[in-house]
Amino acid sequence: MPSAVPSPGELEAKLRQADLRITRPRLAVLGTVYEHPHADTHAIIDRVRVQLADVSHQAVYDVLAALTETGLLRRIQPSGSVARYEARVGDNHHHVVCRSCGAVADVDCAVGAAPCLDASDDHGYVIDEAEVTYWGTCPSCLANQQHP
Amino acid sequence: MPSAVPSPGELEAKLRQADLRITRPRLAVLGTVYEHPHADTHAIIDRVRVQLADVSHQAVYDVLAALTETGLLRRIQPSGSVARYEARVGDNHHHVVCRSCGAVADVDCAVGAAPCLDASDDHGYVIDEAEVTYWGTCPSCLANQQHP
DNA sequence: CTTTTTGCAAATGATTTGCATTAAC
DNA sequence: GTTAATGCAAATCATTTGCAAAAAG
Repeated sequence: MPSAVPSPGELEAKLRQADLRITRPRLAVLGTVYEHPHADTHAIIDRVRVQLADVSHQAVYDVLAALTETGLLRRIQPSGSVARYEARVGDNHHHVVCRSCGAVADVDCAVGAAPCLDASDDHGYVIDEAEVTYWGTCPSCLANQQHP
Repeated sequence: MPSAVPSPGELEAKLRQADLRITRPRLAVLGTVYEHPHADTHAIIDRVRVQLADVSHQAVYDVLAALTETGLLRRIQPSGSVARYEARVGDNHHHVVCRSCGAVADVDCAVGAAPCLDASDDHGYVIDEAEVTYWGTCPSCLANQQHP
């Protein structure tokens, strides 16, 4: 099952664990990303403003940067897309992206460590993460293509 | 070995095969990307202008779009980076990106088809490509970090 | 009170759009 | 000659920067 949306108290606890001050914009942004995984900045701003009408978009940008930096959020940016955020952190998972509409869904790793995700030639780089993006067409776009 | 830089005649042939008219800007852009794999748009514009002083940046954007659309170039965009282009197309390979300086290098697939690159749950998406981005630190940034 | 966070305004920078001109076929 | 490509100018849009006001601890 997808990670349940944390209660306000749990959101506070997460901020505290990350050594971040508790503010309404941060609680709203963090909660929003839990509720809407893979939302982009624009969507996050819109949704946050439903709860907190007068947050500036710069505040949301700042909050997203702070939450990402402390590991409370993860930022993804599929090629050609704007930045998107998700609250599922701390496990290794990947994404499938619709070429047509940009929809994103989570993809678990096949089995714990994935041997073929060791780079065949690391060119001397010290690699700390293998990120897999699966490209394709989502069910709803497939349906639309069949009824043009 | 890396793909050799094609001769002017070979570049023309590639454009012809893609049903694209032969123009100086296109030859210059295509040649430049062969010479400098993973260059970003800004770098490509600068280098093209060494050969062709008066190409507009919009022309380069148009050319890159046309070459990418016809499969002569591949566009990649690691998270947080601007668009980059490479002329190595038609085989499945991946990239390792330096978190520190953004340097990009090619990584071959471990062995032809990579079984663990089948998504564990495709969510109904029809997947046509698995793109792997390895994140790490490149040798030169590692050296700099040791002498701060 | 002290430091961090937010709000506001303006800047930056990549990319796109629309249209007239020019070059390829 | 027709069509496609380029050049030019201006617009768009995500994101960043700098500084003053407000809020958290």
